[in-house]
Amino acid sequence: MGKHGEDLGVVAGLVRASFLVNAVYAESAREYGLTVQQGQLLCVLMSRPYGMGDLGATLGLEKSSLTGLVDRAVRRELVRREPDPDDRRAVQVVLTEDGRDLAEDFYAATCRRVDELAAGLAGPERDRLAALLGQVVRENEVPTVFLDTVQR
Amino acid sequence: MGKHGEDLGVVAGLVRASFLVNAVYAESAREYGLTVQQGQLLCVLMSRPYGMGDLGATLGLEKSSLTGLVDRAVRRELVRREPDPDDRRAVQVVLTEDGRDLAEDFYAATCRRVDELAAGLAGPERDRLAALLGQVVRENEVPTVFLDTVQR
DNA sequence: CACTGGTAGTTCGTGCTAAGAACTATGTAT
DNA sequence: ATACATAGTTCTTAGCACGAACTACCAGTG
Repeated sequence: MGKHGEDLGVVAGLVRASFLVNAVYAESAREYGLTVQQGQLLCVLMSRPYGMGDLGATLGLEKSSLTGLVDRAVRRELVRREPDPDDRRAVQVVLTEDGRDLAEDFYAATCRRVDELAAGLAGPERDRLAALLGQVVRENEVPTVFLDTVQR
Repeated sequence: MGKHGEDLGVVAGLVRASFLVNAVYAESAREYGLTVQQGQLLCVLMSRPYGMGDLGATLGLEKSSLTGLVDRAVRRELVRREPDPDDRRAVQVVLTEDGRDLAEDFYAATCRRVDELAAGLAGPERDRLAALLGQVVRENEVPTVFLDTVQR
């Protein structure tokens, strides 16, 4: 690890940038009457339905934590629990219409805000940063908590 | 903002990298029997004592949220509330000996883990990433939630 | 078929986090 | 002395996160 002697900058940079992104995420969520966790849930579900197990793995949550999160999202009619046709124990968590709309608005707003964080970078620098972060992310297998593009 | 057309990568990169850092931070905290917020509190206090107001501003918390956080840290003897000599309403939150030790261990462990996230980058790439993140951070005035180096 | 062990989710209890509103006590300006 | 602002706390409400115990279902084995 520290063999290079100059790694301090990367670490602090990553931590602080992450703090920045968290703040932006929270602000976005608040704007749409969501908690950060609910926002994250919606973003994950934008790509496809998930079973509770996969959802927990993706979000990094224990299953017992997830039940409540999904419960509250169901109560707000953002999400539905559908029976899994192949396994009567299992459940598919799916966005409702309202949930999808809200997810897309939230997603867009968050993208805009995060984008603004990098507003000071010139085009090529942005690309360079994207490439470097991409590499870090790739090498550490992050679950798809946030789509790359709104692909539909 | 999106004028460049290729900004998608930066946004997703930042969000996912931040997810990664959060996970690492949480793991570190857990290792030391802390919550993420308590860890953050300790890290902030490593540099100097803070009044409740400044602390709230730095951590992005409402003062009412902070009271409880500090209370719990006090109960664990990680932190003390000292009277502010110049203002009898105010309080200085200071690390105890135990708190400083724990903060330093936690800080070191977190640095190590975050560093490992960037393990796949060659020296010059790390430097480049650090520089770019540094610029982003600088242009968005992040409070000092995480020291750059253990300066003592 | 009955049995065994594993898997999917929920429930429950505990502690932590976060916010707003109302409040106390102190400081500051006029 | 009055009036207003500031620093923190308290209280209430809602949500988050976990582990342990539990239910229901699945899969394989004898």
